[in-house]
Amino acid sequence: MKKVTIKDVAKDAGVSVGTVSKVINNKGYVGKETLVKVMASIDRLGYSVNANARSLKSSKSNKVAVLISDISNFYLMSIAKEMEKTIRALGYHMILLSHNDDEQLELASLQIILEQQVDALVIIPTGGNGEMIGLIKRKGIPVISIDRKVDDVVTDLIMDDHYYGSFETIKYLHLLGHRRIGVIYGHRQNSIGRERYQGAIDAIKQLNMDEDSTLIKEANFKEEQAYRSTMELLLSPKPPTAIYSCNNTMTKGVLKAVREQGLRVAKDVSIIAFGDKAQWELITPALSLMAQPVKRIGIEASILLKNRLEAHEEFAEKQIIIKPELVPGNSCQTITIRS
Amino acid sequence: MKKVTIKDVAKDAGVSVGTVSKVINNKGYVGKETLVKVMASIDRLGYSVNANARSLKSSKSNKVAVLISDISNFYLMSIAKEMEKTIRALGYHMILLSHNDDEQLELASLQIILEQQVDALVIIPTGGNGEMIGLIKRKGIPVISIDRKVDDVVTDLIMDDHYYGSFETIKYLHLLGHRRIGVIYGHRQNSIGRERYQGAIDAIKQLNMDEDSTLIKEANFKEEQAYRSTMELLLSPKPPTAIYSCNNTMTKGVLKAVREQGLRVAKDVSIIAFGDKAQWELITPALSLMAQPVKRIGIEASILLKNRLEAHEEFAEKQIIIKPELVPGNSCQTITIRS
DNA sequence: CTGAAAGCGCTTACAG
DNA sequence: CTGAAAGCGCTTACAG
Repeated sequence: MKKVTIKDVAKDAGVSVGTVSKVINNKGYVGKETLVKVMASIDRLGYSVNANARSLKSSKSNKVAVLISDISNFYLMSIAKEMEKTIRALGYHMILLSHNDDEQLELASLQIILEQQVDALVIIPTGGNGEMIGLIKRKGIPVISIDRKVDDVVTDLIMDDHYYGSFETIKYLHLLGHRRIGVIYGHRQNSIGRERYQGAIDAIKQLNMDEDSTLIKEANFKEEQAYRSTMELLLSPKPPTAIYSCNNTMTKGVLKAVREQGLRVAKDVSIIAFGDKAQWELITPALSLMAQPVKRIGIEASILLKNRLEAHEEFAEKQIIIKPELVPGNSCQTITIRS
Repeated sequence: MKKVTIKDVAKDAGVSVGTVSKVINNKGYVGKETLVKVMASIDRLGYSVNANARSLKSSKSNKVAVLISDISNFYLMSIAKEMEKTIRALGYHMILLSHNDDEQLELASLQIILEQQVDALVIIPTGGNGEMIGLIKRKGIPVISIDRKVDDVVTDLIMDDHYYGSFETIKYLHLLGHRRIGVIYGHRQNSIGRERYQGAIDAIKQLNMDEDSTLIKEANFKEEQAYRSTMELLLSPKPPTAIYSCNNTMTKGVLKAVREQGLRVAKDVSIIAFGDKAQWELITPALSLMAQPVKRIGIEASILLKNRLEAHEEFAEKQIIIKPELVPGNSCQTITIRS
């Protein structure tokens, strides 16, 4: 089937190209009769507008790029789903890319995004590539960052209060009587990792608990590493009475290790995690969570995106920090303190 | 920051536009010195090619559209992740859209896809919109369908053998001694729904089991409806000894209902599901599954996509049907048959 | 090895 | 209400 262009439609309908343009864009004056004729030709020929040509001319692409770390991450995709709804409702569509927390991949993706002339970028950044992201901003493309800060550049930002969440989680375990707490954290290379780590550490110090450094394990946000770290904790001579996992992916590894050791969650070891409620809904016993406000984040990001896309003038970057909420399940036990 | 085009680079480097084009595309003869000059200008000005203009000229967009039913569905996103890897490796990038199993939405998405001049379409179709999908094919865009057939049009197709999977699942329950089996199926509006339904029904008939129509419940592939249907089954005067759930989303509803009734999976009622292993990994007791071959599907789809994208001539549509495998967990109990 | 020129498919003032 | 024409930013033969 030969490619059919606006010219073909014009010829078929016996009008000019400009007139066809007016009908497909539904703007400018077009006579009723002409309209009908053109519509008929469009149908008959199976014409659809070439978005590339249109974008080139109008320098508006109607595309929003969403760049996230992992496409198969349930939490991130819940947010992406919210975004897609908004993006569509605003008359745009979504380009989805992922970077797997690899800065090189992120850079390559950002390059593509630049080339695609997108109208906005929503990103779960690695934290790096500040220069490139700065360039994108200077080109007039709004950048909305979710969950993490980009180093060395200010962007719109929506995230939960990682430090607060971690701090409160430890406080909660302390309240239940725990004094030896294992912490499985990601790393300290980006804001989310640093803040969740620091919140936990500060709470442990402030509450005068065992500052046993062997209880604090880095697991790079990976399930496999969290599994190994948890194993180490469980098999150590003086294991913790509770384990705090700083992220969803790592929590899988933690739970696997506990099960594999034949331990009962809560009874033998308390487990609490920073995470997404929906994702852990069917786990038994119900997981105690510092619950990420997925819905709120999605909504706030959508509002911000809408404002950016529709704003006639620029406005200062917004930083929206949302406090997560502790949702107790049945995975943490009260410990009687021997004095 | 003013938009910088190839012209600006040309002027800055003191060469022609054509020469700049050669260096950014890395083709044709360019003198060493010129090359260096141009590169420097590109860097200095922060130039990046306008993909819209490029596509317009070359009528190749380097875009692959992936249209799925639900962005936050873990199973689908696992496949999408595989696809993204391939797409990137082939030098393309991915546009992701979703249709929520709504034919109107699917049609709108297909329209966008057509306008975007994508080089290929990977789709989890609703089953409808055969006409539009036919049009897309006639425009020379390869269409690769996953998991479901498109009605009234032949496309490349990769799916598991839904009928076989359902049939074998019932056979397995029969083998364990179950004679009253509840079936929660999606609907019969598309191929996946019909085939999974029919496989179960045929097995029940063939094995001479209770053909009690009140045991067979339609739940529209929705968690909420599966929950209600399961409740009905559990509360009926003569409840089934086992329930077969035809899909991941519905399985959530089934499990919730069982728990809410205070019943123990396996001991009180056996549960088996058509589904994705990774998704149910942490559920206790381990769910018995007719396991979807996610990996295989992803790989086969990737290979097919690669062939379509790189083929110099057309070839006949491929239909790849993969047999799912029964993976017993601990969610089904052996029943002693009273005779 | 380099440049000038045509043209991809559209939109947008502008003239009528 | 309609059409002719310029031009968006590129690539691609072609000539030199």
